[in-house]
Amino acid sequence: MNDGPSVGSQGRNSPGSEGPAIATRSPRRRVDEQRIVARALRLAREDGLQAVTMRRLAEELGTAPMTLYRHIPDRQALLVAMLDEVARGIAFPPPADDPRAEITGVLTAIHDALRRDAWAIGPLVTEKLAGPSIVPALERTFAALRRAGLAPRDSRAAFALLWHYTVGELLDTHMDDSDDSFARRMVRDTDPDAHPALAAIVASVPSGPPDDWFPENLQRVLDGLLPPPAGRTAV
Amino acid sequence: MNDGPSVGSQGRNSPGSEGPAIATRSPRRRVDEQRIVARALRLAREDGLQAVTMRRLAEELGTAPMTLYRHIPDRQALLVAMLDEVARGIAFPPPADDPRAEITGVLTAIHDALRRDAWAIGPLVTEKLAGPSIVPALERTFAALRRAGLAPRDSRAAFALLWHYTVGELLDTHMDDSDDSFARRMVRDTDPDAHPALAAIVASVPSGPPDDWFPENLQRVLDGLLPPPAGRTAV
DNA sequence: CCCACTTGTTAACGCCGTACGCATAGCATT
DNA sequence: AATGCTATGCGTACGGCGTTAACAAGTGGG
Repeated sequence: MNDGPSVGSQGRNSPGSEGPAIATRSPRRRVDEQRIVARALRLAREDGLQAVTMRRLAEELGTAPMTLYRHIPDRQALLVAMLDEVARGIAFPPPADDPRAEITGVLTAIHDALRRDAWAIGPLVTEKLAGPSIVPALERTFAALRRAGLAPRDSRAAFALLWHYTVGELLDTHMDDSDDSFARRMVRDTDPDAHPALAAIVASVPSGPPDDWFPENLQRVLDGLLPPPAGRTAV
Repeated sequence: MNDGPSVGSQGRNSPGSEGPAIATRSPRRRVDEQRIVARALRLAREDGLQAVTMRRLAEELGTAPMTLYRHIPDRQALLVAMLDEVARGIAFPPPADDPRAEITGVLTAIHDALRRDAWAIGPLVTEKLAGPSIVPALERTFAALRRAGLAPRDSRAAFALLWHYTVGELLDTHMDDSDDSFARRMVRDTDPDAHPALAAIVASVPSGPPDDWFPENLQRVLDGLLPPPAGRTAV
């Protein structure tokens, strides 16, 4: 794919002077971490996370598998880099004064980003992988909680609740390509007679795509977390 | 287990003749599904889920790996069976009239069980594996929600919220052997100057084991979900 | 006794991540 | 220009995984 044209290397510094002349030894590098991560991201988005194997990725880049290890310690590190790339792509809204609006904005942005890159949900949660790019989001959320009047300890508890709900929702509803959540699956193959309440619920489920309850449920969480707002709070 | 006594045959499957005793042909069976699942459970509990490989499991049972496939379709089915065994072991409390108490009881029971078998959290959520043994829990929860006055649609939304929080908490806090949650990890390697709110939070974190916020946070969720209780509600 | 059928087992296939060591290319130095 | 250093590419191989296919050994029914 990128065989023919010579990759225009511009990072070269003038030879001779320049002192250490360390940075950006460009020439040989047919692959570097950036290209690897970018290609891995494409792979994950197109064919799912399980398609991101070292061998496949190398093939995609036109190199041998072991070449990747010159630029990346191991697969785990690659995942971290990919995750951080996703985090960097989160479109955070401008800061809001109202704590509820601020928290809603930040969490919704994260939620949207991970919905787009659903493959990232698993690694993020189950392996607790995360780069430094999400830290600002945490900062804003905690600041909003404090601003809302919560004590430090309560802020930590509140953040845990908010984060855990968000993550749980993402995992159950938007993981990979499966479109049905745990509840949907459970409910589907169930004897109606033995479980009337379930049956009623099932009957009330309309056909079509599953609803997106995240926005309203997030508000419910905030209802239980924040002191009642003085005025109305816009979504 | 069933080596010695010959058990009377009840089922059948042999074509042609009439009385081809099939079921519980005891003699040969050194392993059967029960023993496999039980042993797999032990393995998961002792050495973690990643120790549950077909080869290791077979060795543990004193047979060849492929022997397992005579009794189990594949590894996935084994996981389902294991998960259902965990679900069967949940110690549900007796039914309570008060919806809040009922829901708290059921979810706490599930939470406790999965805390005990932490290896089961991952498969349960990420693979959406679940046997039929949890259905009664769903029935009770939905019934309680309806009893609390929620419409069917709101009941589904509320259940989603409850389930997603519970699952998210389990995943982030109690997965495998790692003791620190996502937030703790994020917060640890962060520049205090750039993120004052985070730094303050960090400073407020006492040493020692992480707190267990599930009980109180579950109540916060219910605060946002259920109409305000008439009287006081016990924890 | 033989046969149909079930259960156990061996060998192998195609994956995976990655340790090891050699070949090479470009730069700095002489 | 020749040399040596180091960063980089990559062929080979190891141990592991889940699983297919073919074969062997039991076992009860006619």
